[in-house]
Amino acid sequence: MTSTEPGLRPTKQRLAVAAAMSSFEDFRSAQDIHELLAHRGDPVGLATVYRTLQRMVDAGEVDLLRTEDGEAIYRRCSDTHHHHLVCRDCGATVEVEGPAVERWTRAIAGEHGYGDVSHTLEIFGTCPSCR
Amino acid sequence: MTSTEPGLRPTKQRLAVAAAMSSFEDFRSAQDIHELLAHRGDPVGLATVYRTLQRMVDAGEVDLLRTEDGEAIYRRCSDTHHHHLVCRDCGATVEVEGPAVERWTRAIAGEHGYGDVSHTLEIFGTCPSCR
DNA sequence: ACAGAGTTGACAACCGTTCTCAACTAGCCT
DNA sequence: AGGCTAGTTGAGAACGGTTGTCAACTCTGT
Repeated sequence: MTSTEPGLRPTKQRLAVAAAMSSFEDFRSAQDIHELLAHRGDPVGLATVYRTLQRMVDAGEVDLLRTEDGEAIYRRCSDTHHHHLVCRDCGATVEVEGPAVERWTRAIAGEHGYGDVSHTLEIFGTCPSCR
Repeated sequence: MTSTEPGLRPTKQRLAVAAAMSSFEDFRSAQDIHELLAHRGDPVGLATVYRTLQRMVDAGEVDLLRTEDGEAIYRRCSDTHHHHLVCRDCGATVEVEGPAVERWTRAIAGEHGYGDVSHTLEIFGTCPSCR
C-alpha cells in the first residue's frame, strides 16, 4: 500500500482543477469551473472537470451540495464540518458550526437504530441588507 | 377573495394525483407516481403529474426532497414540521422532530441579522435491517 | 526508447424535468 | 340546453446537467 493511490497521475488538468478550486470560497457548479478554467487559459474538457471533481469529493477534498433545483455545486472543503446560512435573495453565505446539531442527529439516529450517520443542514433567510 | 384559488379546477387528473399521494407514506419520484397511476387505471400524463405536484408543493400540501443524485421525490406533508431520517440503502424513512434544531437555527440566523428563516435538514444513515 | 496502464476530450447518449401547442373540459352566462 | 371562455391536458419535442464512449494521447517504470 502506497501513500497515494497507485496509478493516479498529477496531470496538468487535475492540477488546474485543484488550483481553480482554491481560487474561490463559495460554491460553484461544474460548468462554472469549466468556464473559469477556459478563461484562465487552462482549458480542461467538461467531462474531465466532472471526473476530477467526483474524485475530489470521494477523497473528501471537496464538498458537494445540491441547489434547490438539483444542480450539483462544489466547494473546497474546509477542515471543520459546518453548515451554511444562505440569503435567499442575494445568496450571501455565512458558515456556521453547530456541535449541538451534530450531537442531536447522532443521538436521534441511534435511538432508531441507524448507524453510520451523516446529515445535511442548510439554513435559508433574508440577510440584513436585503430586508 | 374566495375560499379556493379562482379558476382552479378539481379535474379527474388532479384528484387522481391527490389520491395517489395519500396512498403511500414514503417519498416517491414523479415518475413513480406517474406509473402508479397508470397501473391503477387512472392514467395521467407525465407533464400533468409534474405540474400537479409542483402546485401541491407550492400549496404546502406536499413535501419535496432531493435524493443524493438530484432527483426530486415527493411525499404527502404531515401537518407538523419535521425532518427525515433516511436509510441510504433501502430508503426506509423515519420522521423526527427537533424543537432544539428549530430554536438553534432561528438563534444562529438572528445572530447574523438574518430574518424570515427556514431550513432543510435531512439525516442519512444505515437502518437496523441493512447493517 | 518502449510498453502499457492511466488519462483526456469531443461528442453522443441519458435522464429527469419543462415547454409547446392543438385538442379538450369544466364552469358560467344567457 | 347551447355557447363562450379561461383553464387544463397530453404527446412529443426541447432542454440542461451529467455520464458514457472510445480513439488519441501522456506519464512512469523498465
